[in-house]
Formats: sequence, C-alpha cells, structure tokens
Amino acid sequence: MSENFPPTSVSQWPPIRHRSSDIPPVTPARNPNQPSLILSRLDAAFPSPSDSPRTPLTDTKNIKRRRYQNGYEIRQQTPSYKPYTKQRTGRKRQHAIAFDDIQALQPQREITHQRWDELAHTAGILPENNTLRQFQVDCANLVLSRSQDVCVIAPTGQGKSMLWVLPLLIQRTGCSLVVTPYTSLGLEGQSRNLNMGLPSVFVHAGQKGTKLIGDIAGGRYRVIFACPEMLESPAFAEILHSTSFQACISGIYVDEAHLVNESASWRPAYTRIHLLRQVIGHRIPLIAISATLPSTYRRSLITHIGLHEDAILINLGNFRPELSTVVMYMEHEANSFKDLVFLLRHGVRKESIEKTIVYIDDLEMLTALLWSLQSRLVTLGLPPTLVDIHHAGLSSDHQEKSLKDFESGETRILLASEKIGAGINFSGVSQVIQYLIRGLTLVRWSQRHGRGARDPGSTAVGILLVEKKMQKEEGLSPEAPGNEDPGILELVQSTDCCQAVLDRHLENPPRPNSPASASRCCSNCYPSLRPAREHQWIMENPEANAKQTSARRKLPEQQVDEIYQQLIKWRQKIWRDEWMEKWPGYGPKSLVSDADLECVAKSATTIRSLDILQPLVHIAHWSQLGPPLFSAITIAVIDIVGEGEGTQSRGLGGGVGQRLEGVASGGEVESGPGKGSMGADVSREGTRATVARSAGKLQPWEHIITF
DNA sequence: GGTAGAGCGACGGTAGTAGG
DNA sequence: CCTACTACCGTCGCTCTACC
Repeated sequence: MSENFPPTSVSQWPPIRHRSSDIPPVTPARNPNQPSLILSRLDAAFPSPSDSPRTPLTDTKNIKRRRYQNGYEIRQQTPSYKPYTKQRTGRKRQHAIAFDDIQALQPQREITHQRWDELAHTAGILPENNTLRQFQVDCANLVLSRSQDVCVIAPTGQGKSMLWVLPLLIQRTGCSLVVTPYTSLGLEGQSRNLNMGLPSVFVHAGQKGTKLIGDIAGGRYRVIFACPEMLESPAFAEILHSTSFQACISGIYVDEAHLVNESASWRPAYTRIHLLRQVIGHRIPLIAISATLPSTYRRSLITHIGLHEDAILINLGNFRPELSTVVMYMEHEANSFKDLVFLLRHGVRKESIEKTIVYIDDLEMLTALLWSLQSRLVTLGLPPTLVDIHHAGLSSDHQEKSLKDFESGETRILLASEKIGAGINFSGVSQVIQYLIRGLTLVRWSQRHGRGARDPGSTAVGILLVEKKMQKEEGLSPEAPGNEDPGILELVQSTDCCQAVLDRHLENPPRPNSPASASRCCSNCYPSLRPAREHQWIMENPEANAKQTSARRKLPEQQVDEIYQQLIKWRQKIWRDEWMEKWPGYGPKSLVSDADLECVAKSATTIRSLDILQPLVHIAHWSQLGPPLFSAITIAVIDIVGEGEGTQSRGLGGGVGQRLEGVASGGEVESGPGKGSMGADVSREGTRATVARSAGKLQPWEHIITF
C-alpha cells in the first residue's frame, strides 16, 4: 500500500512515504444534521494511521539494489506527470475544452417511483411490464439532490449498472463518470449503454485521441467510463479541469468498489481517486457500488476515493439463494489435482460436463492443471479444447478467444486467475471452484462465487477445495488467523451454516426467512451437495508389496544416469521414426523434456502404471507418447536394475507391462482421442469394477481406494 | 502510427545460502 | 540437519518510452 493516508495536496508528488499523524482527513463531514434518507450513514470513522492493516512504510528507495539490463543500469521511472493535473506548460495544449453554453446541473427534488418507471419505459431501458427496484429509485433521487454521497451494496444481477443511467433521464445535459477496474468491464459497459441508445465511451490507452477528449468535454457523451489510471492522466485532466465539463457531471460512480481495498497495494491509482474531488469539487455526488463492501472496505473508500463520511449506505447485502457453498478438504497433494477428479469422471460426455470456472491463484499450477485436464480429456476420448485457461499473462488474442469460447459453451471448463474475479458475466456457469484458499479473502471468494448462476432460474455450486493446513487442527483459526483472512477461515472451519458465516462477515441485512429454508445453502446443511469422490479401482498383489518396498529404495546415481541415457535414446528414436517428418517444427525435446526424463529416471522403479507416470511428466501428446514411454521405462529398469525390479515390482506382471511391451515392439498405437491405451486402461478398470461390484465380492488382493 | 516491454506498487512465498 | 537470513518471484491494468 503506497499511501495509507491522503496526501495533503494535489501538487505533492511523488507522495511522501512516511506517516504523519497530523494530516487532516481529505473528506470533511458535510451536512451532519441532515437526516438519513434511506438506511444509515457509513459508521466508519476516518481510520487513524494505527488502523492501517500494513506495517509502516519505509523509504526503500535508497536501499534498493541497482538493476541492469544489457549492461546498462535500469533507473526507476517516476510518472512524468502529476496525477490529476494538466500537462505542463511548454507542451502542446489542447484547446477544445471550453464550452460556455453548457448549463450547470442544479439540485433537484426527488421524484416518485411511478414517475421513474415512466421515464425508464419511455427511454426504452426498462421492459414495459417491469418496474424499477427500490434501491435504484432511491439512489437516483439521491444523485438528483446532489447533497450526499452514496454507497450501494447489492447482489450481482440486481441492475447496479442502471444506477448511472437513471439520473440522466432527468438531467438532460448531464453525464455520468464511471470508474471501472478493467478494460473488459469498460468496453462491456460502453457497449451495453450504446445498445440502450445512450452515447457512451470508454477512455483507455488505445482510445484517447484529441478529438475524443474534445467531444467528451463538449458533452457529446452521456456516460464516460475510465480506469483509475486514465482518470489521473494528463490527457483526462484536460477534461476534468474544464469548468464546462465539471458543470455537467451528474455523478462519479466507482464500480466494483471493493477492489479499491483489494487492489490498493498494487494499483496506486486507486488510492489517489480522492484527488479527483479536489479538482472537480465536493458538490458532485460520489457513488461507490459493489456486491461486497463490509465496513473495513467502506473505510478504505473514505481514505482512498474520498467518499464522504456521512455517505448514505444502501445495503441490500449479497445473498443469492441460487448459490450454494461447498467446503471440501483436500485429500491429495495439490500438484496431483486428484481432488479435482470429479470434474471429468469416467464415461463423461461433452454435454454432461458442467460449465465450470476453476480459480487458482498460482499461474504455474493453473497451467499445470490445464495440461492435466487436457490429457484427461484426450484419455476420455474428448477434445482437449473443452478446457481453456485465462489470465493476464496470456496474449490478448488468447484472452479474447478463451472468453468467447467459454461464453459460447465450446469450452466447458475455464481455468482462471483473479483476472475474471469480478464483474465479468458468463451464462450457464453452474460450478465455481476455488482450488487452494491461501491468501484468499471472503470478499474475493464471494465475488468469484458470484460468477455462477447468472441466468434466471439457474443455480450454481461454489466449491472451496481447501488445503489441509487450513484445518482448525493445524493451528489456524478465525481468532488466530495468521496472515489469512479470518472470514474465509471461519467459512471453511465452521460446522454451522456457511451462509450464516457469509451473512455475518459480509454484513448482509437480516432476511425474513432463514436461508436454509429457502435454498440448499451449503454442504454443512446439505452434505449431498459435495461431489462424490470417485472410486478408482486398482489391482494390488499383496505378495508383490514386499518387493515394491524394495523397489522404492533410492537408486544409485549411476543407475539413474544409465536409465536417463536410455530414455534419451528412446526419445531420439521415436522422434526420428514417428515425428520428424510429420511435425518438422517439433524437436525431440518438444516431445518430452530433459527435466521430465531426469525426473522419471530417478523414480523409474516406482512407476508401476501410466497413472503414476502421468503426473511426473508434462507431455502434450500423452495418448501417443505416454504408453511408449512407460514401456521404455519398463525395459530400461529391467536392463539396468534387473528383472525382478522391472516387472514384479510393478505388481502387474504380464498385465499392463505385457500389453505395453507389445506396443513398444511394433504393436499399433492408436493415436486418436480416446483410443490410446490409457483409454483402454480406464475402460478395463471400469469393466472390472462393474463386474466385481455386481458379483458382490472382491479378490483378496483387490481393494478400493477413494480418489 | 503501431508495437513491445519496462515500470509502477506491497508483500507473502519460495529457493538458495551461510552458519551453527 | 536445522535455523536464520537474503534475494527473487509473482500478481494485476495501465501508461510511457523506445524503436520500427
């Protein structure tokens, strides 16, 4: 967090990085005696420096190490402009700003609900038989009065985007300024309002020409979307400093306002929005909007965006009966992804794969899961394109395509980072999964969970797959959360209704009926909500167990190296025989990397099946390369370690080993999706399981493990 | 004019290193 | 082998600069 307190003046740049207790609040209380119109005032006092969630800032400038690139020192750049100030003199100035004929907006009396409905129907922004929601009307009246700031908390899908449109139906010369966190949301908002017939524009780096700036200042657009960084840029300052533009601003709307608190540490522009009010004055109402704004988050709005302390709070909460919460503790290593096996069960078909978003906050793991699920799809005979990945590190083309495919349903499982944490809507999402909760906040989870069930009448399950170290027994608790969010810890550790925990931490207002009676709220109340853990059948020969133990002993380095060299030769051969001509762009290392082969060589004697081999390697064409690699490992172990280690330790004798020998020695490798031998394995196991189950008896050397 | 890449910012996690 | 310490990485959207 760069600034936990507001700077004393606009001209102070760079901001001072130490604390001062005598800095006055930037937002003086206004009209303290005026009665609350709707629900309540923000009860948050201006946070004292000691309330800051972070440790005091120190001047790290002088202790930072020098960094070099191409032999030259990289010097840290400071912004070449002062936020919210116009371009320096001596540079080219814009002159398309002054429009004297624009009339300043004046406070207006509130109008009735019925009249608002009529206006909305006439403007065509509300279907004929519908009526506006009360909070929309209340907020619009407050904006018209131009006397109060407003903080709106409402669940997703309640029509929050209507808030900046309604006042404009009365204020014929007014315009709304909407601060949006992401480019995608700005473009979406622009497009939505244009469809309503409302001239709107999203100003961003790729769209900020001189003509556009002039048009905005001249009042051509009724809704102007901008990211916080653009808001403080010199280009936008030309608009903000225009008195004619200031006169026609209906309100400043901060959409997804919870991100002010969540992103303040890495998007400092969010912490400087309060400077905007010093430029345009405090008479223009500021409206903060989000589905999740508990009091700590609302306090940061006062600090960072200059929301007045006496702002009116409209709190509808964020309860959505169509959303269920499921908490599951992980039973396997995170890297194995075995706890996600319910996503793609045996025999699943494309149509029956639930439309799912899986959030992982570690990009490397997110990518590994993509590989894993794609391999799994191929094994199941399904196209790997059913799963895709989306995060900010990808090219914009990929990002665009992944969102489009997921929306259309071509992709059924989308693996995502925080990039699509808030605001983006997809139809048909029935499952939202959070894989690992370290570092997650309840607010962020609530936003992610809210991506589900966006269609009328639909439902969605939010599944938290929780690492074991978050269990109460491991020491962490809501009372002693360490670095974790107490809210999320209470949610995953509670044995009571999860919705009650959400209500308490997100400060949802009381509801007439208990959530449990209205919906299938959570896995604590409805254990059947938990997806069944799939049973995987394995065949295990107890006689072989003792030999397996010996097989797991660490191999001498020399043998590891010999196995590695043999695998290198195998790779070279298979590449030359089968890949070189067909895929000249592929080199041998594109098939299986050196690192993977080294890893495989180290644990060669423990690789007793394709299932064990698969997580150890990162092979894009698993169905074609997995079985022959397994076979090559078997042969290498027999050759180098010895007969006993190579076959008996696998406990499969002539089963899989024999079959794969056949493949390696010229047997047909079916390369099409689902026709690989992995698929045969699966189908064989499934059949065996079915037969055993129907017969009601198992062999003594067979048992079931939960997977 | 278009494009690629650095930099902004805090801080928890992880890998590597040194010392007992 | 364990502990303490240090350095570095990653996460985001946007703007700016250098270069073509």
